[in-house]
Amino acid sequence: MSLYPEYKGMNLPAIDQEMLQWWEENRIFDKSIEQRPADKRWVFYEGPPSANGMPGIHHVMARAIKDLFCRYHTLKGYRVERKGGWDTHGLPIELSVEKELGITKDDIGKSISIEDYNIKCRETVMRYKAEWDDITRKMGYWVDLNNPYITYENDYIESVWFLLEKLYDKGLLYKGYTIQPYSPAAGTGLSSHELNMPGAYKEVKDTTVVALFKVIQNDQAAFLFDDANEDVRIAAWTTTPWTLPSNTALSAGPDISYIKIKTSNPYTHTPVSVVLAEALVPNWFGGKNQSTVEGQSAAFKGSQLKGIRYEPLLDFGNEIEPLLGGTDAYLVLTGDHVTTSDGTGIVHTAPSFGADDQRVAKANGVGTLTLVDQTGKFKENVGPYSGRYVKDYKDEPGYVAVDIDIAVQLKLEGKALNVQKYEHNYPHCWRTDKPVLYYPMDSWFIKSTACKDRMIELNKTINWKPAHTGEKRFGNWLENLQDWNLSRSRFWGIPLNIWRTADGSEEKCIGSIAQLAKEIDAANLALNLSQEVPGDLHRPFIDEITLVSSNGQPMKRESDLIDVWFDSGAMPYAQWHYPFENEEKFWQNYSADFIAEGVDQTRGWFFTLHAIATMAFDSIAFKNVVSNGLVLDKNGQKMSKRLGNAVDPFKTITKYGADATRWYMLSNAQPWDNLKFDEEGIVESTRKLFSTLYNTYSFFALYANLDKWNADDAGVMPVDQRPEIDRWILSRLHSLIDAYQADMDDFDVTTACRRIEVFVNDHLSNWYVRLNRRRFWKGELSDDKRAAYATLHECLVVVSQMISPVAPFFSDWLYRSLTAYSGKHPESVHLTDLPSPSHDLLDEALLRRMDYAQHISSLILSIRKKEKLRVRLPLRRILLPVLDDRFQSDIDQVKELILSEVNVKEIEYITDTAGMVSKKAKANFKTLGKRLGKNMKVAADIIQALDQDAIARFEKGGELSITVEGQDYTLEREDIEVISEDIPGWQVAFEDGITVALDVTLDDELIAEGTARELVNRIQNLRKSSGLNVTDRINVKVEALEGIESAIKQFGDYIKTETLALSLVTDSTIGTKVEWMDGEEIGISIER
RNA sequence: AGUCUCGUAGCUCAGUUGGUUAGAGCGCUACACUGAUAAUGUAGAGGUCGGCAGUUCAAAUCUGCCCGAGACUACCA
Repeated sequence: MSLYPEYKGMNLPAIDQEMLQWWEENRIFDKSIEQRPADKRWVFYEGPPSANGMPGIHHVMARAIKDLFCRYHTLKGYRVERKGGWDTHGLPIELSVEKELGITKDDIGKSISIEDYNIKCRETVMRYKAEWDDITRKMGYWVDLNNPYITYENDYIESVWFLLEKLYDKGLLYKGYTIQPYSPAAGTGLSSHELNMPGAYKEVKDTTVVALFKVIQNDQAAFLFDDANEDVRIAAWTTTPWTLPSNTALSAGPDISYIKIKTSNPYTHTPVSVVLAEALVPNWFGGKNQSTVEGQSAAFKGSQLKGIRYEPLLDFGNEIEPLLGGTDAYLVLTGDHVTTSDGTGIVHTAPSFGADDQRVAKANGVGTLTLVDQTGKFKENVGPYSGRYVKDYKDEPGYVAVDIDIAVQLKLEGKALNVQKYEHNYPHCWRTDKPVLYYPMDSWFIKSTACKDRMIELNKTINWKPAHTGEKRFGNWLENLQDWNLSRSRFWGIPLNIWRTADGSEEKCIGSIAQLAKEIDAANLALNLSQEVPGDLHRPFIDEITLVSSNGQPMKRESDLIDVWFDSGAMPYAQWHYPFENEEKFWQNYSADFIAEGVDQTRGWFFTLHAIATMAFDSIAFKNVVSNGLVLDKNGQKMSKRLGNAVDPFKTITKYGADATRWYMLSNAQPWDNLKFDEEGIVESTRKLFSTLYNTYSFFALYANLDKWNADDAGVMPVDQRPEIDRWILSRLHSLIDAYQADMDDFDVTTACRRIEVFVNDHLSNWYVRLNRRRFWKGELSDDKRAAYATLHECLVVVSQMISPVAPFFSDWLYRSLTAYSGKHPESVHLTDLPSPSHDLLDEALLRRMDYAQHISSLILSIRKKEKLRVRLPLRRILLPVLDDRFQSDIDQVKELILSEVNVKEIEYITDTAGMVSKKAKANFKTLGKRLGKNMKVAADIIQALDQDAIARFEKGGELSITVEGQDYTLEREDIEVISEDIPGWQVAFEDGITVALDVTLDDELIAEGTARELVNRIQNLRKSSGLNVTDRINVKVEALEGIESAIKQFGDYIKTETLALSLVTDSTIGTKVEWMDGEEIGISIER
């Protein structure tokens, strides 16, 4: 039986299958947690996905990141539990249900009961759970899906209520109203999500008006008036004339320069003075059909306009509605939102219909007018406009635009400077296609602004990858924090746990089911009811609960649901049903050491976690966070079902295997950069890493099995006695472990992956294995051979450990192939401990020596190439100018490797290079630049021009004086780089300060040896193609072409040893014709 | 519109505190090597480092403006 299984070919998808089954049968995931100490935890939070959509390739990316850092920390000995979770509430689910049932929000509670509707939502939300479970398994994402948290469960909701009550008790919950996008046609508010749906913004042509607001003459406004009878008006532009009746203020930019223009009204032709921004005068005067400037005042700042009062533009005698108690109106305010990019530099302000408007109004004690109702038509007290729709919301036949009628009225009354059509982008309701109206809506808010400073402070203690997402994107977001609008007037979500009396005089926030039960009992008693705590805390059941106030009034629940983002931000607590259960478990798992999601979650989950942790616990919810970019298609386009460029993760994994897919995604680009997903890249990863490792393993297994070499055998010589090259690759390996851990500890997986690729390809495969092949297949199991086996075995095992976080399947397959025979190793790579780098093995000098060897070999090969001297043809000597003593002793230790690699007999050192080697001097800009400054350029030229003698003197003395622009400088050794450029009469190559020369003269012996090597190659090829075994002995006959006899005479024994030939004779009559040199053919026959 | 990220070879990406021949892999071409063979080596072709200006003796690197791609926020008279 073989110690190391041998395989016919690499099949990554098959390895996935095999390992998956084996993991499951042997509970490897469970063991990877149980076997780690319970008091050494590394805490991970799963950001819950929603199972109401199919998983995409970007989910594979995001989850690979989560998975790999968890696996890595397991390797480092931590206990990493991964509780899964499902996000189950939210608008997307409701919308998909509405669509499926063919209903709108209006129908809910009418044609379908809320109860039935929510049942449907509950079903829908887990629609693709099977697919999600499948991709989780197939991509190798280890997460506990047997005990997930589910946001719709009563326990979860109860914990959320607890948190909300906690905030309520701190005075952080309040009811207010804000301006929100609202669709009168659909009768519902719109979320920003809905506004961002494709096609929501449309180009529309609206009637715009520059309205003229008549200034009231008083002390403050005196500077605007030249005489008591002057008609001074402030010009303000609007694209929504229907909001003009609701105007209560004007806004100017405090630093904008304004001016008063004397002109006459273009419609009534009466003289008027118009105030507007100086920069915008040309937009409104002097053009075709425009008034002309008849005179103008000096310019003045917007701040001077502040407080100036004007007459209502369209007065229908309505009372000003208070905003935060403020009822002032009809005056000029200043605000930073005012620009001169269009309009007049003065903004018509209707606080009920614009978010900016409302903000400045509130800040200045100004009230509002809400003259439009929720159906989108004017209320009954708006004169001739009463009852008319402000936009054509009902597809009325013969609908007449109110905007036009208002414009006409203003024109007639001399209150308009300009009326025209204007094309601009305006949001529309995605469902009704009608323009959105910004409308004041009642909402519950979390006063997050109150905790803003603390959030900023705590954010500085969080390690963000990449840093700029935390400092800039998230940091700026916190700086500009607004209160968190918690309300959603929907049906499927966590109900707001606040009950109020009808007059709002008393309210209660319920923080637990027990408290609810107590309150219900009290209410039952006081109001003679027989209510019970509902079995399901969702609507509609919770809506039916009436509580009672201290003075016996009934209290109804505020009808809103809470923002689903609060659900997910509550997961650190709610996943354990804290504080009602699992108190200890919770504290063991708070805060998270690590979370990871897409960068789009910055304002989403990352924020809600942080906000709740700050506000409720004055702490952070996570210590390290990796935010990854998007996965785009290979052309950099966003993937979408519509464009048909979405990559199917199932197909991809089935075709290439999970590991190659994961490896590609993480090694190709930093996770936080967008990834242009190209299948070709997976193929490349397969070739570069997995095939190379597979080949290296196969090579090892082939010979180790023949020799029955067992890695558990303790008789292998200690590392410090092994050959130079063994110590070298182990030194490389251990410096790799060191660097790898530093990268991974810093959450930089891409750099770690690339390091491993370099090691596996360049160092292990292309250098170590290639140079050592003979040691593996030559002769019996010697000590040297055992050293080679042990060295390669260690490299492969440790590599399997290091790649295991990213490539969990292949790594375990490789690890088990290498270790499973003995039973003395952990059964899976995922149960091993990552070795610490052994500092005894780190040897800088050794690495440097081998770098020289590789470098010099490459230079020799390039000379051979240039001279058309094939490598099988041996050459006499290499000439090496010695830079210093260390260089010579370095080369001496790797001499044999170089000589055998390039097939040359000897290296000669030239120590006294003067006269032999021509040199060149180059300035060291780095050291000289600082000292010489402006003279640097001239000095560089002087140094460049130094002749051989000058360079020799400098090398001897170590100093050089030069004069530039009358300034003397003494240059030290470090200031000048001396390069050996040429050895006259020799074939030379140089690079990076190393120069080598090659003696290319040939003699009979060299030619004969070269011929012998060619012969060995042909015989071996023939052996192989004849299907002979590596160990078969043969008899060889060759055709006696020119040079063959001589080669056999001088090197016959060598040829026989190499080819395992018992006999070797010339015979020109028989044999297979094979290609020989220079287009000739040669007959060779071999027999067993 | 604002904030942030990105822009280097045909493609995917490196590029240290600014320092003088801007690199690697893939792909392409040619020639080699190979009892690891769907691998490997050497060489060649391929760059206005998105553009413009500035700071500096010196800019892919620092600053400003602009262009392009993307994300988020906002949508405003």
